Amino acid sequence: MRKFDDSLPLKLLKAREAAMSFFRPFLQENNITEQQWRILRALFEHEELEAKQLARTCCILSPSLTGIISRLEAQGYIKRRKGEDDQRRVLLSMTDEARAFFDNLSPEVESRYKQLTDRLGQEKLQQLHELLNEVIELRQAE
Amino acid sequence: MRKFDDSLPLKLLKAREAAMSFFRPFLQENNITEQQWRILRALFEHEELEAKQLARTCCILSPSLTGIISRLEAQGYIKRRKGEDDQRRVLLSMTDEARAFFDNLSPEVESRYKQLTDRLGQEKLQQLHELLNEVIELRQAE
DNA sequence: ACAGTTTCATTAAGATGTGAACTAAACCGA
DNA sequence: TCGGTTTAGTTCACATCTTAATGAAACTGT
Repeated sequence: MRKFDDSLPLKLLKAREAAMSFFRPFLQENNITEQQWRILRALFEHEELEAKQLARTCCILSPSLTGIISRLEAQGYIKRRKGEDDQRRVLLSMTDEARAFFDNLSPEVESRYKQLTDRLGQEKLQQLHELLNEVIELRQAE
Repeated sequence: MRKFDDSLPLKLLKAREAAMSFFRPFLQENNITEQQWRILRALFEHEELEAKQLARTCCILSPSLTGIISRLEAQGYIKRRKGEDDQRRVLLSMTDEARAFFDNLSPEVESRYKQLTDRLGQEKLQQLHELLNEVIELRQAE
């Protein structure tokens, strides 16, 4: 039987931890969690998103998202409004305060991302992205 | 600036979710969590491990491990004893009951692992492992 | 031998992950 | 138009993650 360390899911987890080790200390210094930062990143790019889209984009389940959004809203970083057409939907966007906060942190995050990718090298980074895309497409619909 | 979807940490997370989608339903049917299964796998291979080693092997932080071990112990799946030499250390091993449970589930898990790797292909799987190893070695000591 | 330091495991507190149940709104066929 | 069904989001209960603090045991230099 294959050895424990050959487990692909475990290796993906460890690789992710290694990648996050470049960011975690900085995010922590600025009192923001990994998930909150993901949310802000997504809303920075998309202006306004439905909760469901945001959850899929950030790979966060709906019940978790509800809590995260509530806390970000309490901090004054997120605005929520109901869909006019469909009253079930919740539309989310950043506040100006959140945008300022994001603009302030973003350069250092990008700098650390560059450190990470430089050490891996452009070619390997590209290969890795392609392979990960293939794995992602294997996802089993439940 | 790079796009959100180009984020390596996020992609690693999504790839991991995709990989786990092959196992999650089965583990759930058998009332065991992903982390508990990781612990059992590690103890199946190593007979007896210190808590710290087990945590590192399974990529689980100590405080989480304490809880997981407690629950597994309450289920009769894990034995814990103090190190004779060093009283601080906790030595962990599977019970016979856990071994039987593991032997019972293992074939189906292996079968699903084979489905996953077959779809990706041997060559790409190998490439991916190597690239992930390189990322893992980039881990920043904190 | 002893005070200071380090190490291991645990506890505490808050945030997130996970599956099931629930509510409200929209949909849909007879 | 009505009742059954689906969908979006939330709530609940419990497990796990994350950082800081704690307690006990071992180490370290003097």
